Amino acid sequence: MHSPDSHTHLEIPGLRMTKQRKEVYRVLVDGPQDHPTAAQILERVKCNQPGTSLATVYNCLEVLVEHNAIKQVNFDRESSRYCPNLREHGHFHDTNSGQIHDITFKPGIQLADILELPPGTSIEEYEITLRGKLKTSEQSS
Amino acid sequence: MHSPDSHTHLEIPGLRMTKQRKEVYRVLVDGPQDHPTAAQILERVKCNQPGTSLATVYNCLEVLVEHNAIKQVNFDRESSRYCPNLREHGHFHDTNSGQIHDITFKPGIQLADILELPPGTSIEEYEITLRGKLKTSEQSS
DNA sequence: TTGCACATTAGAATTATTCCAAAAAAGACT
DNA sequence: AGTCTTTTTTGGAATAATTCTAATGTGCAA
Repeated sequence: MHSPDSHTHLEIPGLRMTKQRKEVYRVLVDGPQDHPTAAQILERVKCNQPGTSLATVYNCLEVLVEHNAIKQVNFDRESSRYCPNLREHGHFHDTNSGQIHDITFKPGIQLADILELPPGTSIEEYEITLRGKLKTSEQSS
Repeated sequence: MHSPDSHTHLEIPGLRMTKQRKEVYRVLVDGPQDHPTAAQILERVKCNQPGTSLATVYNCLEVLVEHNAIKQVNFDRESSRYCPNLREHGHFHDTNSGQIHDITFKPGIQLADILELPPGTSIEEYEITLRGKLKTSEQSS
């Protein structure tokens, strides 16, 4: 028995786990949580599955997203990034370091509570992305 | 005398208003508020300024965004859209009608109040986009 | 084992956008 | 107006990310 949101056994209900799919998923789940792009994922996948193609990485990412196993994250028109964090969250892009941080709502906050939504709205998905700078201790000039 | 946030005279401080820039801006400000793409803007601009090129529309949009006269809006990896609404707001994409609606925060809500931000974060910009369906009265099956 | 549906692949195609170099326009100053 | 300089515009080429295509591979099931 494991926690309900863990897929660390690398199985996804209803999806045939080929070696490529498994490896793409593995790279996201237990590789660095740095929101890699398809091209970066390909590099990582190649360590264990050399010969994998970029097209396959895109294919795998597509089915994984469709099966709600991972999320696709977009910053402006940059290359899409992918993340295995399935909890509701947004992203903060620190333009100092280039790093992307997951951002959660404060406890008890619901998106619908804070937005002026037209009556009869049903939200299927949302994306919250922030851009700014994280002030580090060594901020001098 | 007019309201402080109106630029309906089609002047933007610090920006030379060529006929193309003026027309691109005008199309956004007093054309339909449907968040058009660059290609759609070009079509509209051509009514008054035929011969305008897509490259110019992109150029104009770029300087307008830089001068904070309009905002660029991205939905996933779709073509960028542009909107003249400078108030803080997000966007709701109704997948029934294809329409995009501006969404504001409920009064008094600040983004920083509701998100668990790392200490020392300064937000420079953010984007909130929702996707879902707006239930209309003629929803049957 | 053979058949079949699904996956993967390399490379071509597509799409949105940016780049480029040349022509045109806008000021500024006589 | 006439000339000079700088900024804009333009069409087309270039780029980047992603998707498509057609051929090949793989693995389960009968």
